[in-house]
Amino acid sequence: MTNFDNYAKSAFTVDNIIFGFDEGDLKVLVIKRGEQPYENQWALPGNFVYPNEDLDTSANRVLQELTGLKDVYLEQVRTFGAVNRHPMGRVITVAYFSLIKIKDYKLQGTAALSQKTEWVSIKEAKNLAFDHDEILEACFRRLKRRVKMRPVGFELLPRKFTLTELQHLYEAILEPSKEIDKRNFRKKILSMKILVDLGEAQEGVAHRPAKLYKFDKKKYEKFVAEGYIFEI
Amino acid sequence: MTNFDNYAKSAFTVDNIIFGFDEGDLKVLVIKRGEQPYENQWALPGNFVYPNEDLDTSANRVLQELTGLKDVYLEQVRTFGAVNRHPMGRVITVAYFSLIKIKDYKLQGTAALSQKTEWVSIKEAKNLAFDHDEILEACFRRLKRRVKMRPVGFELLPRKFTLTELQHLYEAILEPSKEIDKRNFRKKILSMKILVDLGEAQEGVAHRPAKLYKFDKKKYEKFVAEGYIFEI
DNA sequence: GCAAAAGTGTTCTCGGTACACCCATGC
DNA sequence: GCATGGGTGTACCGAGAACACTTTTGC
Repeated sequence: MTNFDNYAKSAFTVDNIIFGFDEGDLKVLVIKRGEQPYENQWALPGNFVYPNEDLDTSANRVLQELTGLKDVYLEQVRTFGAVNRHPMGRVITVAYFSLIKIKDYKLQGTAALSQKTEWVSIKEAKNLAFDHDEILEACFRRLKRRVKMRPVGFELLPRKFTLTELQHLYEAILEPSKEIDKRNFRKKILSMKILVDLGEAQEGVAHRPAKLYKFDKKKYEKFVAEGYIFEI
Repeated sequence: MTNFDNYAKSAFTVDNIIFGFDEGDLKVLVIKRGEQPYENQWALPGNFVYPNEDLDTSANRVLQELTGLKDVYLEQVRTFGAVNRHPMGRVITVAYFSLIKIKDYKLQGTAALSQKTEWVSIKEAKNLAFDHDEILEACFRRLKRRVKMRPVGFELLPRKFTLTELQHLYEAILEPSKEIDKRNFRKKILSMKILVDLGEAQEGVAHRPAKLYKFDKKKYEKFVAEGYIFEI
């Protein structure tokens, strides 16, 4: 966002709210702004859309410049266009969110190297620059809904995961307070037949080791084609 | 959209997909374009967003210029920004949909007087200008989902309506094929306690006259505050 | 009296929820 | 052997789905 004046008086950006899951907590990636406006405040990652760039492409670019990752889950949420949302001119922004496996994340993109980035718990992400509090809230609400209707939670977990990890993920996203019943959760998720028991187990834990599973996307897509509707 | 060149090379518009319900059929308002590009083709109503105008305000303006109506249900759906979606330059568009009581609609707005407008059945709205087929489909999908989760169907009906009319509305939106069971539908909708029996009946029909109901928004909002979740 | 839509209850099935104890491992 | 989380089954309840006949009106 350096040469603001190069852009037309009306400009558009994408903001890409990047979610990760770690230590039982849903996190979001924020950047410390290095320039005006809102210098030194935390903000959501985003940038101007190039003239010859599709919106989705642009959102993917934000992600890749920050994390080096591509081919990740990405979804458009809503466009924010209040007249005065940007102090330097009329800038509307198309908000996206991404779900990444936080362990895959490396501070390696061009943007990440030159800016201070941080994962913060969704509960602590407040007082962001611009209207980013509002944008984050909209994205988080969307994620809550999405996770109930589509098997996207797996995007946030390592390829191999335990049922308890999966349950904690749902608890962190859906109801940061209320717990899910373990037996009912397992019964339900296993009855869907979209998880594969890898025949492996956790190692080095000071308790009975949990079985490892992976999400079987092919099988899920086959079920969908047959009319199956995921719901949790 | 006359002085295209007055707008920056990157510009944004809103398109407002206006739904109405008549004769048991879900309809959408289309406009015959009077200029290039896509001259003489049918398109969805929309216009450029003024520099000092919020997106929602702009969408409301589209609606009002066409129909004279304001304070109607309006919801942002998604933003379409493929590089080449507009043949004359980079134009991204924020899609909204509105739900109106079609009987209230009068061809009176400034725009309506100068353009040919028409209600077409959702089933017949095809081959529209630009990427409007795709936009319409996205809005229709959103409406299907919304109508199941929120009591917005009433926005499409007259203030007083019969249960059969309401049922036909849901049938038209949800499954243009499959019928809903009359008894189950009535049981469900009445059990919600958000309809008021007006103590009036249809007149002049050649069969047993149906009771008239109205939607009790206050009551619905009270239930929501108590944790009630509408679902159909 | 006939055509046309309004109105009305019961049964069955299935999925959601509540709930408590034994198991495998590291230390 | 003890602390820690993993793993399992059953009983109950309520909502959704299937289903057919009587009522009221205009003509």
